[in-house]
Amino acid sequence: MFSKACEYGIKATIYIAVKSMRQERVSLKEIAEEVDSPVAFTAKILQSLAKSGIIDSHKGPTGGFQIEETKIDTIKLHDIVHAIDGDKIFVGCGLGLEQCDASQPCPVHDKFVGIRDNLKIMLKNTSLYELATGLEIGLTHLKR
Amino acid sequence: MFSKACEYGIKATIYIAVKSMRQERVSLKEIAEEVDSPVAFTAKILQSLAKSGIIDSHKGPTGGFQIEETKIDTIKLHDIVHAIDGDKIFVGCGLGLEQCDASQPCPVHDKFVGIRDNLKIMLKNTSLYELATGLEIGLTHLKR
DNA sequence: TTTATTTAGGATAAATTTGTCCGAAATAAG
DNA sequence: CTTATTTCGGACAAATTTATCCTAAATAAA
Ligand code: FES
Ligand code: FES
Repeated sequence: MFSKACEYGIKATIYIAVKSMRQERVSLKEIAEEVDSPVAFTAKILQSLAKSGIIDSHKGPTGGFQIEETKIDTIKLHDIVHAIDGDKIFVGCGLGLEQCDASQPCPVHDKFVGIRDNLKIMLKNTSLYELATGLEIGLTHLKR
Repeated sequence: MFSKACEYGIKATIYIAVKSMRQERVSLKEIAEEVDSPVAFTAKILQSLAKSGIIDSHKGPTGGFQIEETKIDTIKLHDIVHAIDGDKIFVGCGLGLEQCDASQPCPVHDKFVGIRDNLKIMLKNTSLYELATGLEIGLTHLKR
């Protein structure tokens, strides 16, 4: 469904959000630990999320990653997925035709579009805030 | 969403079904052509679909692939996807936790499970027959 | 200013998926 | 029986994704 990079990216962002809600910055090392992801690979992903403007990064001692608190509520899961995996999952054909086009549909088009759109709606409606809150109150988990 | 192998496999199976409904066997070469897929790679996929019992293969001149006509209606999209991509897409965690477990859910579990289940239901309800019919009457297409 | 710490970024490597090649095996037809 | 055709199956290669390593740049604190 999502790429490994995207899975790590989502988990990392949620973890950063939890910390940011407590005005805490968090280091790459800690993130990778808490999210159960390879450190160097996670670094790349966070780097790209920073470039996308979803998270902020700071170098040096006391450095690390954080998210502007006012943004935590407006950032949606969709934004993270789109930043990392692009829009193929949102607009791509289920059978890999170059372009999904209702006027020249593939055999699964009608059935697939509904699922795809549901996914998109879900991702657009899910805020980082609710995901972070669920984690903070111990309702959800980032690793097993 | 689906692997490339699965995309090719679905398209190939639909094409074979259309031909089988006319009591025609079809060669690998023709399939790859009509489905717009790499020949040798398609051969591997068809081979595995044959082992899974979804399609039948015959060697030699006049050989090729076909599907038992009585099965075309009972084979569901789910069977093809499961045969090629396994069940990760049906039971796997959206964030890649080793196991999706409602009693120890990841942050997206509640929202993800709904989408995942919808996909599963859709695939279980979609028969090869209807996909093949749509293609035969020119309503849908396998390449662009 | 020096040092320690942390992210940035480029090069590289490993793993997986996708794709190719070729000889073997089966089989239909002359 | 011989030949031509077609799938089978194993080895191999290319491309992509995932993951690592190392140096540079920034920066906070002594
Ligand atoms: S054309 Fe295939 S999903 Fe729309
Ligand atoms: S635990 Fe992640 S989707 Fe169920």
